[in-house]
Amino acid sequence: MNHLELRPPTMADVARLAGVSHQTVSRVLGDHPNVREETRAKVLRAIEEMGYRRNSSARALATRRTRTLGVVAANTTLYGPASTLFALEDAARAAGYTVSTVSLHKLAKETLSEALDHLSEGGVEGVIALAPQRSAVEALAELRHPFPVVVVGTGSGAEIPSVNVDQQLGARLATGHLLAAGHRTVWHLAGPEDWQEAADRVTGWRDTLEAAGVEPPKLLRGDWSPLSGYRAGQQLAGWVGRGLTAVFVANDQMALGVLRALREAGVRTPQDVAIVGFDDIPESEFFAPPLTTVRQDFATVGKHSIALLLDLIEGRAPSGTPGVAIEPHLVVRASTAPD
Amino acid sequence: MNHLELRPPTMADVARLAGVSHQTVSRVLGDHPNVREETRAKVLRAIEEMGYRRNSSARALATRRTRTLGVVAANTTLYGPASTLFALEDAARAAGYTVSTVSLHKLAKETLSEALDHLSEGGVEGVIALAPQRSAVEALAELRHPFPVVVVGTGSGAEIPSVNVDQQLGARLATGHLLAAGHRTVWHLAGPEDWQEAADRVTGWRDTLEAAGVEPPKLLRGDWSPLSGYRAGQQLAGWVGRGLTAVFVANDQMALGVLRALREAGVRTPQDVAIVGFDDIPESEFFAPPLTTVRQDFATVGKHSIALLLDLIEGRAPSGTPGVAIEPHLVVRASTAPD
DNA sequence: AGGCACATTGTGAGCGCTAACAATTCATGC
DNA sequence: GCATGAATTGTTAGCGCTCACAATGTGCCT
Repeated sequence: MNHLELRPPTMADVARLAGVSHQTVSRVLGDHPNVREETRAKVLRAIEEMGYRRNSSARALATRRTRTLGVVAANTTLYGPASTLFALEDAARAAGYTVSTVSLHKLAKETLSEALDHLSEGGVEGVIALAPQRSAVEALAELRHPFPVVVVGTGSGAEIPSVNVDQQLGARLATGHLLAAGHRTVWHLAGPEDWQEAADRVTGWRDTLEAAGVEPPKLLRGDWSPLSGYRAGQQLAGWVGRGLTAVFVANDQMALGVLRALREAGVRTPQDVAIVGFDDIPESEFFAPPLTTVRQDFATVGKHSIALLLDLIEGRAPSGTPGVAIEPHLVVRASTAPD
Repeated sequence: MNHLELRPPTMADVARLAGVSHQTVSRVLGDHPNVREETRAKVLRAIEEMGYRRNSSARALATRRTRTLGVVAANTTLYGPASTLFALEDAARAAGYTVSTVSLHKLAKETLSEALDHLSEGGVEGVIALAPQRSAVEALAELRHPFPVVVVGTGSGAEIPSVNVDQQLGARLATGHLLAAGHRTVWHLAGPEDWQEAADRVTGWRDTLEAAGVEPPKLLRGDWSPLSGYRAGQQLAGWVGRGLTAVFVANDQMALGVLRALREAGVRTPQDVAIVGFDDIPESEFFAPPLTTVRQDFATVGKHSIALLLDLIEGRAPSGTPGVAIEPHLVVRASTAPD
C-alpha cells in the first residue's frame, strides 16, 4: 500500500543507484545475454531496493507493442461464455499478454462497434469475439478495425478466422444416443435461429434422424433460458403418448425447464420421455433426474483461439490446422437411462 | 480489416493534412474550448479521412494515466463472481476506464501476488479484488502494490477498503422466513469456513435462531458445489422425523444437491422439509421444486466498487457512505410454500 | 608487443502524445 | 487609428522506454 509515493522510480533512477547506464538496466530486464553476472546482480539489487517496475506505457510506445488482447462477449454470466472467457484469459496470460474485456448486454452492430472502439482506444493488438450469433459476425466483418479479430463459436464461415466446437457432432452424439436406446424418433428444442450453434445443433439432429430414415418431427424454439424451456416443455407434454418419447434440448438450462414442465404434467423422465441436454453445466448432474448432456472443452477452445490470434498478430501462418472444430463429448446420466 | 497498413497515422500526419499544428489536433480530440468551429471541422474531417486514432501508449506516457483498472477473481464461472465481474466491467467502462481481468484457479497468496504483478506490468491505476476468502484478504493486505485496491465480498474488516452485500441480513431473512412459516428450528448447510460470506451467513442464521429462543442445531459444511450439497443432504435426510423440517442452505448450487438427496431418500420438499437457498441463480426458479432463495444485487455492488476505487485513485474522500453493505432480498418460491 | 575478435557498456535519437508557454490573430473601445 | 485583452494557434520540451550504434574493455594469437 505505497501508492502515495510522489513519483515512481524510473529506469534512470535505478541505473544511477546501480552505477550503470539506463540501457544496461534495460538489458537486465530484457534478459539480454551480454551482461556480466556481477552487473546483473547489482542492477537487480537496485531494482529490488527501489521497488522499480517498468513503465508499461513507455515500453509500449517504444516497442509499438502493447501486449494486450481484447475480448468482446455477451451473456458472460452464462456457463459457456464464462468458461470460454476464463480459458481465453488463462491462455493469453500464459503467452505473456494482458486481456481487456468488454462485456456487452447485447451483440448488436452498434454495441459491437463501440466495443471495438473502446478496445482500440485501449491499444489492443488483437481481439477475440465471442460472437455466437450470425448477425454479430456479419457486423464484425463490416466493421473497420486496425487489428486482427478471431471469432469463437460461429462455424467456419470463412469470412473471419474462427475457432469452434463441432456442434453438429455434438448433436449427432445426442440424437444418436437416443436412437440407439430404442427411441423411434427424437424431438428437438432448439436455440434462437440467429445463433450459429443453435443452427448447427439442428443440422446435426436432423441429419442423424434422416440418416436413420426417420422423418424429423416438428422443431421447437427457445431462447436458451430455463423459462423458454419450461414453456416448450408444456407443449411437448401434449405429445406424450402420441409418439414423443425422447427430446434433445439444445442447452442444459432449457432442459431444466423442460424437466420441470414434464414433471408438472405427470410425465416421468426417463421412463416416459428421455431427455438430453447440451453444455454440461455444473448443475446438470443434480437435476431431477441427472441430465445426459454434451460437454464442450472450453479450455481447448481458449488455447486455440489465442494461438490463432497471436499467429495473426505476428503475421505468421496460422500454426494450428485451420477450421478444425473441437470435439465435444457425450456424458450419459439418468435422464436417458432408467437407473 | 486494414491491419496491414504500414504505419498507423500519427497526430502529426493528421495535422499536416488539416493544415494545422499537431497541438490543435490534440485540442480538438480533447474537446478543448478555444478552437474555432471551422478549424475543428477541418481537423475532424482529416481524422475521419485518415482513420486516425490516438495512440493510447503515447497518451498514457504523457498524461501518466493509463485509464485502466484491474480485476482479480477466482471461480469466475460461478454465477456470483461472473455477475459481479460483468457489473464491474460495465461500471468501469461507463466511467471511461478499460478493465483488465486476471482469473485465477485459486486465490492463494502466491497466485494473488503474481496476478497483482501482472496487472502492475499492465499499468493499471487500481485493482478490484473479488476475494471472498479471508485468507485472500490477509494475503492482499501483506502484498505491496503501487496502486489502491478495493476488495469485494469480504465484510468490512477495515484493513482494506471494501464493498459488500449484507450477508448476515440475507441469512436473517432466510431463517426468519422459515421460522415465520411455523418451523420450530432451522438447520444450516454452510459454505467453507474460510469464506467470509459463509461465516456471515452462519452468524445471521444463528442470531436469528437465538433471538427466537431456539438452540441452533448442528452445523453442516459444504464447499458450495452441488455434490457437497448432495452429500450433506444425505445426512440431513437421516434427521427427518427427528425434528428437522427446514434447512437454510448457503447457496443455490448446494441446495440443488440437497434437493436431490432428499428426493432420493423419499423426503418431500416442501411438505416434509422446507429449503431456502442463497444467490438466486437463473436455474433456481426451475429446480424441483422451485427454490426460495436470497437475491443479491450485483450491479449495485459493481457500481459501488468502481466508484470507491476511482475515489481512491483520484485521491478524493470516498463519496459513498463507507462500510454500508448492500441489502439482499428474499425471493419466495415453492420450496418453502406448499403451492 | 601488437592486433583482432568478441563481450560488455554507454550514448543519442526517437516512439506519439500532452502541458506549458509563446506567438499570432481578432475584435473592441476610445 | 491604435492600444488592449481575449480568442486562437503554434512551438518547445519532456513523459520513460528501446533501438541502433559507438565506445570501451578483455582475452588470445602470432
